[in-house]
Amino acid sequence: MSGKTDGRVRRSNSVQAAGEPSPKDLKLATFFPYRLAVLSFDVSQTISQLYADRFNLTRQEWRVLAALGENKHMSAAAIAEYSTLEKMQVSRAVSKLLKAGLIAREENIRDRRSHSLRLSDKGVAIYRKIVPLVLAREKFILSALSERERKEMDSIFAKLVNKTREMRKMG
Amino acid sequence: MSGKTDGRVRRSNSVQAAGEPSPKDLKLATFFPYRLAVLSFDVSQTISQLYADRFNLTRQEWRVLAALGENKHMSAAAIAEYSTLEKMQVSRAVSKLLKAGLIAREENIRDRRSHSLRLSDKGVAIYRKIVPLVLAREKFILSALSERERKEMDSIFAKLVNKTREMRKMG
DNA sequence: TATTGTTATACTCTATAACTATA
DNA sequence: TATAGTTATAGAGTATAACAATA
Repeated sequence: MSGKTDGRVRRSNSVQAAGEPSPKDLKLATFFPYRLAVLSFDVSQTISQLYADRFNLTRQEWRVLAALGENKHMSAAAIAEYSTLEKMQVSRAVSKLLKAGLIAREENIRDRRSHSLRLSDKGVAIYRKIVPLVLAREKFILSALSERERKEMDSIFAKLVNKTREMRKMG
Repeated sequence: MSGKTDGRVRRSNSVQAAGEPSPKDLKLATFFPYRLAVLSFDVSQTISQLYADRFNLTRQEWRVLAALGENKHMSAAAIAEYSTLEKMQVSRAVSKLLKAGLIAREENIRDRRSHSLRLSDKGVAIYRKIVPLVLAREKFILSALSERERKEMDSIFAKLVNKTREMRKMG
């Protein structure tokens, strides 16, 4: 299928009515937030296939696993912060992972509202199966870039993250 | 895919049990798909505020508006392709936008299964209010980068999009 | 009173597929 | 038979807030 519209002659690339001035162009195809969303969606799909299809995990559950794989012992709040998830998302992911036996929890003696969470042996086993798979895909995708470009991208990402955070603070 | 990412030699600060080898490190904070997802989410939030809060539009509805703002007349299928939405998403967005009076449709004489869609005057008015707002935010975020970095990023994005598409074709 | 984490609710989004009306 | 678009349905994800236990 081609990207054409309904077969009429294309007059201009933006809205115009009765000689009024048109707004500054917005082209979806070059609009940064759109391009970023599409790329991110495609990359996420490619990665989530690996843990969703084979291990029946959601993205949230995978993030919890990944956080605990890295840090061994964490409270729910620590996981939330570390993985950019809301506390309810963590709470639900944790309860499903507990049921599935992929994680375990122990009382936190110092604060009994909170629990220390960790991967179970089964969780560790699954974590170890998934990690090489997702790293291989990451590697494949990044193989599109040279070493120099990769460094450039890291630096660009950091700048964009900061600027976006700045914007969100401003409201 | 090359499954050679085993990393048996590496010992690290992540999961270790009973002297077994740990997998090659996965750090969420430096994992490309994760960083991309977080950045994309933050940027999307910043943009969607503008059309969600003030104009009560969903992301899908906004994309349909944007597509029609650019191309004036399109069929539902053309919008779907142009805006990376599924046909059902377009169908639902279109029916809400029709009800809200932001778009209009005409019969397509050559194929009566399909309709030609366009912005209504009201739709044009809203589109023209939104466009400067989102462009201003895009500009603000991109102001984090120099002209050189912006070009670099365009080129990096294109490469990543292609590579990801290649990967998805492979399954 | 404030905090950690859970639960309730209602809502939106998504994915699959069946369906209709044309072609 | 195939295509454009709609509708049905169920499941997943999200947002807000109320809540219990503990501090």
